[in-house]
Amino acid sequence: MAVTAPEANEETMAMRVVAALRDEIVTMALKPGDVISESDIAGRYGVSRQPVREAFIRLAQQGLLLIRPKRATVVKKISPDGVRQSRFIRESIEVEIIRRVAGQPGPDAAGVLDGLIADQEAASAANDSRRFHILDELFHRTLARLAGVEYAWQLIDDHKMQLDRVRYLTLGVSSSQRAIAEHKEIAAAVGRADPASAEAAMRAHLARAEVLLNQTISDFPDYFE
Amino acid sequence: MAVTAPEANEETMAMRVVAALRDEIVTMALKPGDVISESDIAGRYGVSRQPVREAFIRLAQQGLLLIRPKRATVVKKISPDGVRQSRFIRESIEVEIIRRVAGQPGPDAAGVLDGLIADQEAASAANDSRRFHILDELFHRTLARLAGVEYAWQLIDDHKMQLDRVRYLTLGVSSSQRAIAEHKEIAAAVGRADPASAEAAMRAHLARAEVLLNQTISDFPDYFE
DNA sequence: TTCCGGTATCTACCATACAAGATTGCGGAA
DNA sequence: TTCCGCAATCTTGTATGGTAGATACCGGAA
Repeated sequence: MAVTAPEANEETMAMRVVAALRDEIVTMALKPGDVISESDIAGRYGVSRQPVREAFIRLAQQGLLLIRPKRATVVKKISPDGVRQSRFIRESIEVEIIRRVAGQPGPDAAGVLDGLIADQEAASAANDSRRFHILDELFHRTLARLAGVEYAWQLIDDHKMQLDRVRYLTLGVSSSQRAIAEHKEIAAAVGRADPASAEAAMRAHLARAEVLLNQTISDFPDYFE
Repeated sequence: MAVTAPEANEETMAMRVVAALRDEIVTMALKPGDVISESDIAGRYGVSRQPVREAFIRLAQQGLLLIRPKRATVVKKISPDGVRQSRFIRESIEVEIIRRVAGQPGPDAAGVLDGLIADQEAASAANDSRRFHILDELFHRTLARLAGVEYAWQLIDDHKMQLDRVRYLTLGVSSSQRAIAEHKEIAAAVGRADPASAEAAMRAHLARAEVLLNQTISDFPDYFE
């Protein structure tokens, strides 16, 4: 259960190291294949080896690090098959979510989604790609909340970290217009209480990640297994 | 990203402690709400506090323990809503899997499934409930393998730990005949290459867990949040 | 009896030291 | 030059001591 469970608070040193390292990894400051060591990171953050070691354990369980006992610890390379199956998991869950939402839409469901899309259009117009990315996540997360399974989104989020690394490599706006159009189509199907159309639109929306992945693999082969 | 990723090997003491504690928890030897401590477990297994501490971290990330800093560590109580959402996740993925398998069944798919069901009937006849449970898992795992997403099953498996605790409380054979009949229905739909029927049969099969959960909550309220 | 405060004792957290396996590189022999 | 073996030096794993915070208990005052 809960992979990224309750480590949101950064009370302890170990938690802080986890947050810092995870950020470095998903932003590609630490690249797949990079070798790191407990002493190295400990010195870098001015703490003992102990909290760093615990951070390594957490990140290894999240699939970002690979601890090779008595040898070294490396930033895990991205597994194409793992990403593919993560996408399968995400599509399975999000399709079920959108069916629920479109099947029994709450009174304000369509309104909330339209509001988010408007924000995305604003972010896109301002060329604020970071905000756009956050709003994109929020759109999907909101769908999970509307379906009453927000916890399921946390699961997707954990698995999305791998693909986020890929996304960071291709930080071009990557046709945000198209994503917005697809979001509109999904929201419209929800407004019409049309589960079948909503499912089709969601599948088409998620299918784009496949193209992104394949292109990135050929662009950065060293970062993949 | 594998939550229960590569800790199958029990090379280190920490790994052994993880395996031992997890077994104690899912078999209800350690009950939800039980308070444990690093020193306690360390003394019990004859190791230092350090490996135990790391085991706690791993089990906490798997949702089996709750570490309360500077206070204590307790065996996490079962969250009914968490179990419900885990079931949602499982159903989403397994439905997608069965659609794939029934939509494009491999040449020997139906034969493999029939073989497993035959084994289950033998186990049921021998009243070997443990073996029956293992074969039940294998049936679902095999479907994932046939769909080419065996990794997705690992995810379900991680989330299933919570429900396994519940299941252990109700260790009656719990109508294995009925489960076998449902498996047969699923396998038959795969044999006919009939995705719609297969999906319906799978949903009905998984829906039984909901009844089991509600009954167990009323029988053992102390073990739930 | 009830309530409040101080203290003993518990907890997880962190730092440090040591142990043991794995790697690297250097030097000598063929 | 090439190859083999040993040793220095990495790495993670484990043990232990000390620290800060939270809890529980116990005694005294109202």
